[in-house]
Amino acid sequence: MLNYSTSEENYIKAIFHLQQADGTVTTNELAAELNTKPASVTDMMKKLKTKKLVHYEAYHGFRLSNEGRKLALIIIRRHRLWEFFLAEKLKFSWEEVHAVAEDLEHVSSKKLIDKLDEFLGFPRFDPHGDPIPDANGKIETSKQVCLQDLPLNTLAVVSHVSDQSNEMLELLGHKKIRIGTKLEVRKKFNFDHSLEIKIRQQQAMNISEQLSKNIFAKYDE
Amino acid sequence: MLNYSTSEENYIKAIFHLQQADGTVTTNELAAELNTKPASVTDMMKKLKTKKLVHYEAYHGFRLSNEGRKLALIIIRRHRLWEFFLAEKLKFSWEEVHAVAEDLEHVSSKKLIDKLDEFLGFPRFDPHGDPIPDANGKIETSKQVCLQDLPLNTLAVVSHVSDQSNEMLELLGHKKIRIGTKLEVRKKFNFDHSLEIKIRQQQAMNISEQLSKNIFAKYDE
DNA sequence: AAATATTTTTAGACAAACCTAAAAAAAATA
DNA sequence: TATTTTTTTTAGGTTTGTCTAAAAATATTT
Repeated sequence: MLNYSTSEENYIKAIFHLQQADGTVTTNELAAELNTKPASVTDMMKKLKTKKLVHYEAYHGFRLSNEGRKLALIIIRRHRLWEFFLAEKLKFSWEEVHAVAEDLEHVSSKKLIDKLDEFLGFPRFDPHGDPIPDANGKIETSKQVCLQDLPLNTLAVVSHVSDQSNEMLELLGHKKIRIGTKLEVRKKFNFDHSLEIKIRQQQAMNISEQLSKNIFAKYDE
Repeated sequence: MLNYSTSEENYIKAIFHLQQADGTVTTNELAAELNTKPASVTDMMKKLKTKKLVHYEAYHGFRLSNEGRKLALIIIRRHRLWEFFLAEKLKFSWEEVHAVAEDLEHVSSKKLIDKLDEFLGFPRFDPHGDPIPDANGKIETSKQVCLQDLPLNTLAVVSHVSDQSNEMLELLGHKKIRIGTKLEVRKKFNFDHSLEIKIRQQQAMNISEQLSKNIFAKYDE
């Protein structure tokens, strides 16, 4: 595995995230994502094409090659393992974790990451609930749905929280909801679309539609 | 505290190490240390001078300013804490630790380093026995001597091992000597300058002159 | 002290990653 | 479909950190 610059890695990662939604990614989209200018994106795409990390024809957008996707998963693995480390071992809060991991993810020693993984006990999700690719680049893709879309009375595990503002975290802390929390939706109220949910060992409680749409969970079908 | 590039940080660190020995550092010395060319060093010195990190007059060598020294200690702190982490938590061997720490040391979050320090239990020495500066940049400077120069029957703590080849590490492992090991020198043999040493809970043993000259320790006077 | 050798600096280039402004292509609209 | 708008690319420039080759300063030797 060759060595790539921080900048190249950031482009690869951004393309990976954008193409999850989009399929093919455009110059403007990527420029916006990376807080850079379209001209800079074009420059970089030419370079990444010669390195065979992306498929790219002028004016027709781009997507990752197999090589590119592999690299993206390596970077995402590093990022999420560091996030887990920061939160779990160093007691960083969810919001702080991301910025620091942005730097750490570019330290490229494979041995470092694999040993870190082992040290952490091979965690499968980062503190935000996103899945961590394993040493072979395999990543759990099981679909998660927001609480609104959970079937009633079905045990589910909180796997992701999309808004992570301080206000949100305050509310989540108060309600004792975090990644990994097991819960069931007991009732859906049509009046305001609020939900009655039940967490093991706790009283049932009501959560607003707004909150419920920002909490995602997984369940067995 | 401003933010410096990886390259600037490497120069600062190299100057710090060279001036320990030399007092003032020359262009060629620094170029050799950093595997770069003298012309590149001159360029960088001009820049570091405008940033007030070094004192420098053309043709007359350079040394760190107070600011520069502070920065050097921050970088050394990062480096040695990561080394400790890698060895202690991730079970890297002594030799592997340095190269990876070279990358990690440039991640500049102060909070990260201070929390790492806390997580590690505020270690005072890295795996090579070099002292770790504290959060204020204070670094232990107490003199260490090689085993040959230890007074007899005086408790001392192994603080540094100068040769770290595999052969040396194999021997040290066998003799159960590592950084932090408490020992006493019981007898010095004039015939071959070998030493009889005693480690707590172990039988006394004989170590060669060659080995003894590569092991350093500290003791209270 | 003069000549020679060494060290250091300057001058000018280059690659990486970015930028602005203008040109070209594609998409949207009349 | 022709025109206008938007998107993307090209052209040319900047900064950082490097380089080589030549010039200048300092050190060493005779």
